[in-house]
Amino acid sequence: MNIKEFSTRIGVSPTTTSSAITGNGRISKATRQMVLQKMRELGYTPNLNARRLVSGRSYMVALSHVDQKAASDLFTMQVARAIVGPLKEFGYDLWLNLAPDSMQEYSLLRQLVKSSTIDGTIIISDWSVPKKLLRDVASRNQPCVVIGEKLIDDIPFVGSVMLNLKPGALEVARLFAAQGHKRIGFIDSDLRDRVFEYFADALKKLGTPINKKHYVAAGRDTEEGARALRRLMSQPNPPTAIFARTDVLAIGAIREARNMGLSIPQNLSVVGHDDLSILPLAEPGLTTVRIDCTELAKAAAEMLSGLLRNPDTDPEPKVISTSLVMRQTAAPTPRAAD
Amino acid sequence: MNIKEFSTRIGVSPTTTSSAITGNGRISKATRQMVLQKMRELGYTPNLNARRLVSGRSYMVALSHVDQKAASDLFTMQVARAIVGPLKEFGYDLWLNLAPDSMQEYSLLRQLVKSSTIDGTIIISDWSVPKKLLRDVASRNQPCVVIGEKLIDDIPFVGSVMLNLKPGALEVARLFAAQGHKRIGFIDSDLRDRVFEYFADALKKLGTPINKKHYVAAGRDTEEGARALRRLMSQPNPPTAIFARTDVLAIGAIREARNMGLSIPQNLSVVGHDDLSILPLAEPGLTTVRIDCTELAKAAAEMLSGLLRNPDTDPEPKVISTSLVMRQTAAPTPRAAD
DNA sequence: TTGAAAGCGCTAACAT
DNA sequence: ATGTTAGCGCTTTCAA
Repeated sequence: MNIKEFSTRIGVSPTTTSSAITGNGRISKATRQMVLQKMRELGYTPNLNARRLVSGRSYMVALSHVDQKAASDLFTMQVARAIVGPLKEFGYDLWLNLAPDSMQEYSLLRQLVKSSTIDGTIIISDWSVPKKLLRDVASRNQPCVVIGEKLIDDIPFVGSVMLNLKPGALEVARLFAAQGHKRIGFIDSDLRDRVFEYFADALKKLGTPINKKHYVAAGRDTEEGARALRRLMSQPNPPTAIFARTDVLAIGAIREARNMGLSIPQNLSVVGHDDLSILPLAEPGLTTVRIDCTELAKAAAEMLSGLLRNPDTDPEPKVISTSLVMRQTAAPTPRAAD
Repeated sequence: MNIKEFSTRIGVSPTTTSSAITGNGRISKATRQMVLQKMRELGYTPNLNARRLVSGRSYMVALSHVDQKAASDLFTMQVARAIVGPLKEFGYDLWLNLAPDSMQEYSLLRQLVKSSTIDGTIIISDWSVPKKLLRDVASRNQPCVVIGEKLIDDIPFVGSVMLNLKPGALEVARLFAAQGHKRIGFIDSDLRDRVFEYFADALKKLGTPINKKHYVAAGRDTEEGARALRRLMSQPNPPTAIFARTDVLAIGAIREARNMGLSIPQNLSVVGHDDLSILPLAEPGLTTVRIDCTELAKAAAEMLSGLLRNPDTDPEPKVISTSLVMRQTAAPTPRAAD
């Protein structure tokens, strides 16, 4: 059944039915209720594709993660779940852009270009913002907001939800200082962000600067975390506390430390970063730095819907700060304890 | 730019452009190549919503998981990733149905009813098949395939990818028997499937029937796994090997066992079920039963696309069997070993 | 092998 | 407050 048939059957014009559905106000409350009621009775549902065609909007936005590694899936899923609600409130559905193996970020582009499939995009950037892509997007007037560490302010009309990783890093530094740690290690990931910078700065100001040898660059998986830990602990004066750039690295490090007979946190404190939702599964007590996905999702949804409503205003960037979550893998140094 | 403008600009009719894009054969190879080339040059992309409207198809299928718990997200994501490729080969995009908090499986129904948004559905059922929903779906001629333990053969036109959980359970039983275990425990989840049944039957035939007291019903999270383990191990003659219905339960059980001072697998063997992709993170060496997501995804995609092409044939159900993955948490009993 | 024309189901300007 | 009409951009008969 289409709108015409339905309308004649209930004795109104298609326009009336249409306005009853979209709720555009030109209709009386009574008629509207009547139409909605009849819709349920007769089981009429409007054809969205027709609406999409005529209105030039799809009422869908894509969520795309530049970094398609499975490790990031968890974060993406977390964001997706958080964002789908707020988005719905603005009348939009979420389309999760899963790239089929080969085609990476460009799949997104195609989706965008294919236009009319989505009205806008939320990009979870892996700290190495894909400027090319963004320029392309912006040039096509595709409303777009980027979630990432970098504040985007050089590309017009692109919204920016910035993750400020500084407060969390600071808190970890303060925590370690307060716990009396003097030799502090850092296991970095290949995400190109400034967590280490923030952390090192803070430690210096606190009077316990980090030793070059206590910085280890690693990658993404637990194996690399483990390897980094071995590197750190095999030194003459090994750290008593370690901050790992990702929870996954921290998990690997902790596992390896335990293999070496160390107790966490009695012999060694370890703090992670990101507060992944699977954390309770892998390492329930991991002290870590949280990124507040709910807040982040709300901000992104709001910003995008603003852009959707009015594509010609540069949206105000929004900053989401990290914060320390105290659990059980960090404790005072043995010496400081007694 | 629309098809009309594009076509006049390159000097053909809209019809020709259209057939070049859809590849419907009525066009000469040369013309087709020319049109495709020009499309790239001029940057013309067809409006999908128009195509959707006129063709009555959306070229999208939904993936919906009845059980919206976060624990299942991992499995869903695994399936989604596996399925998006095969689907694309049949010309379909995947739309992951994430319900915004409140609205459960019915959100799916709405999406279906809203029709023309999706052409079909893949439902990951939580072993308690939602028959109502399926009947509704089937009655609206929405092609649909269900992934789950139950073989669906009583609802016409609904495809069924059945997970045969028997082979895996059998293998575990045989493994424990071969390793000389006599007292064998089972930690069940609240998924209503027959893994325990298969397992118990096999053990009985192998001459080491399971003791009633060695069956513990649990839920979903690590905490419940831990609690179950305490229950099992606090008995006079505790099991020397345990099969847990989910990896998550197994992880909880192992953690608790270690807390109690037991070594895995020296003092106690533990086998999980599902082979979740985060396993390497939580418990890298867990011996477990694998569900082959790739095969499953391929089967589901193929079946659905068949149904899409020809909605009036009852598709042949497909069975995917589980199998044991040997890793490091199962070993011969101490007694059997010496 | 190609073109012209009709119409998919809806919304929005323009009437009343 | 409601109805009439003209398209949205494409695919698909039908005709050449």
